[in-house]
Amino acid sequence: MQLKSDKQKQIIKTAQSLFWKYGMRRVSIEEICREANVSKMTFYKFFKNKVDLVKYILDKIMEDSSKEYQTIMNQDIPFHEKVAQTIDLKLRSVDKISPEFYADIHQNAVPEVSKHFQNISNRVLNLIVDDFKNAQRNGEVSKDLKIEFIMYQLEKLFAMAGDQKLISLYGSPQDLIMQLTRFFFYGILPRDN
Amino acid sequence: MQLKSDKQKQIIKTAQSLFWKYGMRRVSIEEICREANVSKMTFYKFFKNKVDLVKYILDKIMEDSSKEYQTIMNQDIPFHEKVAQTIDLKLRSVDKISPEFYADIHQNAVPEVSKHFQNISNRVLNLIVDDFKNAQRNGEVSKDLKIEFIMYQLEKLFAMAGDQKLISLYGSPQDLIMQLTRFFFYGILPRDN
DNA sequence: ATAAAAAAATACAAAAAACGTATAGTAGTA
DNA sequence: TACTACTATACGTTTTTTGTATTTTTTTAT
Repeated sequence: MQLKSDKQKQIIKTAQSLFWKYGMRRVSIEEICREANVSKMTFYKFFKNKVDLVKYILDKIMEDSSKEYQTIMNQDIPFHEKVAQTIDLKLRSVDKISPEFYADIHQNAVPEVSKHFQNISNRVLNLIVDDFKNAQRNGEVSKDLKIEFIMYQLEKLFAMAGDQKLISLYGSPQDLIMQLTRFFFYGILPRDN
Repeated sequence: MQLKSDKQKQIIKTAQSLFWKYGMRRVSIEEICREANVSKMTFYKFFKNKVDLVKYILDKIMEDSSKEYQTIMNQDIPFHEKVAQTIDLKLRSVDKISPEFYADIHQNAVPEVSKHFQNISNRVLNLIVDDFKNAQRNGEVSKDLKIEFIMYQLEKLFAMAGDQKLISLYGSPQDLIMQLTRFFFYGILPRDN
């Protein structure tokens, strides 16, 4: 017996691809089972219901992202480099999620799910806040700025990094991210190095 | 009173965008009405049911495409130019349709719809067949080839024109279409002009 | 201003789909 | 052989969707 049975993995993989495309409302448990070649009983062996499955998937994604985030932060590179990599990570992880599923997660469409998502994303946010506080102590970030202000600006930056209009202005998303982080750290004034 | 009421147009537009994204199975009439800001009663004033609406939409698309096709064919340009433009038209019209909806239309998911679609697309096919027969008479296409063989090859060509692998080989879909029609008309041998 | 037409809102019975569980059975395995 | 993981089927329950009837509101034309 392995820790995660093959069947469970199949369910998760299939459900994820269906949720991503159509959102959770439009995907039934029976459909997931059919696509994953798994009987309904097996599904209920692993998950209480659809919400339970969604939570599990979100947890998994968050956990994976957290680990990647830690890896980025533990590198011996300048702080602004780390931030750039973090943005890139965030963009890739949210990639191709349908507007439908986004609404399910963030808005009140399925209260239990959006609440759960807020919980876990708050935990990740705290990690980030801590890192920025540290950076302030180390003099890598201006001590004048309130941490809440920085987080607010970071949120905006994430949004802009995904803006198609801006992306098309630069050759690649990566180029845009570099510009954005540069702007985030140094403003519009020319740098002295 | 106008020929097509605004409400009807709203329904069609909303339904089309929802069907394109999620397929017809996943979209309910009530949802269409909600999104289109139309009451359910108004929906049933215009359409018998969901299948009726889908048929209507497909008809409209086919009619529009037919007209565009006729416009292409009535131009005073070489026959191979017309074919290139036709392929481009076909690609653009099928653009962004979800795999789900594609299955609904072409496979037996909703028999009434797929049958209906075959009917109308056969009518369009006959237009094309006639044009090719004409082209054979005018000496624009080799008289040695059976018309069924040509249609078969044309079908294949349509498929290849949408193949991502091939598209990425050329800069743009248009470049690929030019190459394909060139191959379709002249084979791999160098042209004499 | 008012009558007629169009659309919305509400309510509802009937049908369909999805849910969750019970039970019996199969295939592989220690 | 007993055990485990899974499948298949069936079934009652709940939820969603459908299609219609009825009443109220809004729009439009006169």
